[in-house]
Amino acid sequence: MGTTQLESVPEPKYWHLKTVLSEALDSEFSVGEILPNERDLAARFGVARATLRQALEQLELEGRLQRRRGVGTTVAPPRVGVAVGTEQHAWPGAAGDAWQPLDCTESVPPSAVAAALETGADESVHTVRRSRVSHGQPVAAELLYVPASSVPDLSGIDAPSGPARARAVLRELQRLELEGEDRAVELGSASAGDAKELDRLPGAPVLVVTTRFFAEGRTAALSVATYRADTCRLTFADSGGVEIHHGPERQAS
Amino acid sequence: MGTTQLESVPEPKYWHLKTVLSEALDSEFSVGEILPNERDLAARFGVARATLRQALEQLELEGRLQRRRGVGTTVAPPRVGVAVGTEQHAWPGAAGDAWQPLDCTESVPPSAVAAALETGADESVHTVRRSRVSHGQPVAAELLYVPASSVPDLSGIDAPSGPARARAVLRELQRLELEGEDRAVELGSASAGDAKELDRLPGAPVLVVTTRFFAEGRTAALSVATYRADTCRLTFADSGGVEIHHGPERQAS
DNA sequence: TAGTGGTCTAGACCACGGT
DNA sequence: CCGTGGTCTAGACCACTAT
Repeated sequence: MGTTQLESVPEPKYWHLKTVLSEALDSEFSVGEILPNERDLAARFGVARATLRQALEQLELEGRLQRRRGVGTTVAPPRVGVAVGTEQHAWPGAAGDAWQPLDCTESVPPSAVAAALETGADESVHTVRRSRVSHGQPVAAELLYVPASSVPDLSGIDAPSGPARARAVLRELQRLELEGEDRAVELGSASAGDAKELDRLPGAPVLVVTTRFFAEGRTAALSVATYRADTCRLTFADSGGVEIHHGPERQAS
Repeated sequence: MGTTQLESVPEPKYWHLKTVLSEALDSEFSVGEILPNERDLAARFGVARATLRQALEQLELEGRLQRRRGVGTTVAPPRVGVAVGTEQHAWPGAAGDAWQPLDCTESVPPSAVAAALETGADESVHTVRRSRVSHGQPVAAELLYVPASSVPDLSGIDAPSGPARARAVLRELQRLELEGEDRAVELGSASAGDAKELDRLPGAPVLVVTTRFFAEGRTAALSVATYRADTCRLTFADSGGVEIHHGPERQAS
């Protein structure tokens, strides 16, 4: 027997609304165009503003919309492809990497970081802050933790902090022989600091990429990079050498 | 520089609430324990239920909580590490892969799929549905698109659909020589079908892993896998179960 | 049936960005 | 200053699960 469920279940309003809006975005709007404001849209669809917002939030999560307080809601461009996995393993800061060092401090890291680094709970660690920009927009913020023991020859460097010291730490790191990497991706929400750097509100969805770098039989560095989940598509092109011609997709360097 | 930012900016209530709850989860609750219901919690903190829910939603997004209608809110276990990238490339369905074939149909795919496959807009494609289970819980649902031209010798197979045909398609795929893969990860929201299979509500956040398989100089198959973003941490290395941090925030100082 | 989280409403005020 | 999206309230009803 067919067991044809008649589905007397009413679809939530915001879900239906999201579908309608999504189709409207495809057919009646172009990238960058601004939508009517939330109060007008809610009135037009005959729902409360909160319900309308629930639909907009979903569409923003899917990268279809971009909302900015004091400005309005605009149609978002397709997500930017951001290369995360490299063909051959390389240290952060190696030639051609997409990150710009911002700052560097030295301190005892949070316990979670110490655990991942497999260092002692009170071992000093350099923390390098870096930023990644693509198509003129900030797409990711990174904290790179380097145990002091990984870069022992840092005494000759004058700068106690700042970009100069960050570059020095990265340069010293290159001296080690990289034995392997270990990468994980998970969903998170932007901290206050990340949010500021990524030009989003705190709590905005981010893709957290955690990379451990191995050298001399231990974890020599730990990178925690947070990418804007609304605008980024992380690519891991570890293809066997064949470069495929891409369609209309956008790829970052 | 002291940079003592006085920041007279009032922190949103739900944000502060989230912090308080997060600390309480660390110190006063254990995994699997059920929290008081939303109405009681809201009353206890002196906020409206909607505000309390905003905090709970964030914590659920970060994998700290699990909420189930009709049941309650429980403390979630740490995210499961799910291996996605393998060192050596392999076809889906190869020995030891974590997926279980469920079904297979043949039809003309959605235009977006046809574009990614670089096939004609009306070329027939096998669609294999597969499911992935980890620690007894469904963690991912996959749609694997295989152009009919990639598996030409499927005439001898009787089963027109079902798991048997799915396995047959995968088996035929193995005959091709895999030349490379191309993988991307982005944030999405669960469709109605995915939600059912993942035991979540529609719209739940998912990590969408899109993989293109290359053979004979073209795209021989396309996999679109949606992972539960609340319970999964995608790992891209040989070690799938390594314990990394599960901390909510990072300290820059 | 009782209790849970999910949806929805109709307001209000606030923070921010441009004019 | 005005208009925007962001936060918050105090309700109401619905859908689901367990007992």
